Amino acid sequence: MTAVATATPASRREAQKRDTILRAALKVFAESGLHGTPVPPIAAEAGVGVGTLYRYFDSKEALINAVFCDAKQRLQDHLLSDLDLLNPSRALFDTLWARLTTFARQDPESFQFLEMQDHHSYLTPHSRSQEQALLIPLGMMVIVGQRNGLLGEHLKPDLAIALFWGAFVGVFKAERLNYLTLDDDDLKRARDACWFAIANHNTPDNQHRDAAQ
Amino acid sequence: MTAVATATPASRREAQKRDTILRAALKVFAESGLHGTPVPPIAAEAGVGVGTLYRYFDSKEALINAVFCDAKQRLQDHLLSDLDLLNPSRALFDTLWARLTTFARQDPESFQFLEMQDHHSYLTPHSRSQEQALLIPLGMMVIVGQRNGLLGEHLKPDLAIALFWGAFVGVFKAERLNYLTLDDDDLKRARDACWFAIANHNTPDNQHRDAAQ
DNA sequence: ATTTACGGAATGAACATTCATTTCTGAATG
DNA sequence: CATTCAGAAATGAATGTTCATTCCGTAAAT
Repeated sequence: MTAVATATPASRREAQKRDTILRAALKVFAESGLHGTPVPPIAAEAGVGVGTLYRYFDSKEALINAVFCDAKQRLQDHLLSDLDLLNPSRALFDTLWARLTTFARQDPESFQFLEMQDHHSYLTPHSRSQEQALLIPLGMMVIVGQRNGLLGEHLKPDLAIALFWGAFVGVFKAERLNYLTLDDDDLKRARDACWFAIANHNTPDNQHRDAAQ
Repeated sequence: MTAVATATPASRREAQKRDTILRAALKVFAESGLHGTPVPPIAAEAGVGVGTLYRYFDSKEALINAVFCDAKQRLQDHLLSDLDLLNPSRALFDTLWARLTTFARQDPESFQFLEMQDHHSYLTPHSRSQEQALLIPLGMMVIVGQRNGLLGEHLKPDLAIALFWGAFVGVFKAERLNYLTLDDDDLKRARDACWFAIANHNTPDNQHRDAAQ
């Protein structure tokens, strides 16, 4: 027993515990909000004492920022890794949608946490800048897509992203609040509807839409 | 001065003060969140003592519920009054969009408040049921529109609404957070994009048949 | 044996709510 | 009309509670 414990180096064990706390905090925050949840329940969820939690994070605010950056990073990695955003296509759009979907399904707490409004008052400038790391590549993708004639040029890129992102969030929020249930077909249809919203409709020759479904 | 005060009957003055508090609470909540704001700042914003506030509302929770119901009601009235949702058309869609826009512009605090996530833990069942009063008529509109051939039948009504609502909220949220600025043209383009998302694309002839009301 | 990590009771600040007191109101009265 | 005055309304300091954070005795690690 002790052998196992001693086998893993101290730094590794520390990092692990830090992660446990981060996960627990994410879970509890997603459930009960930010201002709403006291620190002790977070410690309890993580299986550590309150004092221990404060060994790993300076304050509740620091913890919130860490959870935010962690979740944002996970979303970013999950969404963008190994993807060439500068070659937009319908297939790339579908891939992005599919990745968003798996993220929302596999890690609903992170997804919900990132959509909460009330962390903005807590976030440090550094945490806020994380936001851009996701938005800028997407923006570039839209710009290239519009140059290509793949996407409609009527919407400014930021607006297209806001529209698409909002629609996606709206659909999953509705599911979370039990306003509807989503099967795989619904998700595909929603995806296609979003595509219709931002795609180019003017020049049909550009659009060999493989409506394979 | 005193003449004016005495001119209004007591009941009227009470209702007015209740309203003042409600407005102040909405403003402060929209700014600083729900758990985040103490009661005294709300009273200060309303220009009354804390004790007075508690004469009009049993508790902070009751106040939150009242603000929610009030804002929801205002949205509902603004959106649906004098509208025949059972005769869907592109024009009706545009009207709804325009009304949503004026609401978000004229009463941004209400709009923001209603989109906050964290009131759900506070809401009484009665407050929650208010939600339905808006969703059900919209759902019926979509159903009729799909029967007409005006709207695509691929999306289940609840999903179409969630998609549209989410997109709208996403656009205005992005504006509020300074991710973009919206002029009138942008709003029209966003409206048209949303229409594309939910409209019927398959059988153009159907669109004329019943739409020619 | 010494250092480092842990836990949870203890601490003080911030909060929602109350209540004893003051202020206002308007019908009754002279 | 001006004055009175009982009841209603308003107030904000006082209260008890909840919370974030600290601190110290104990346990684990080195």
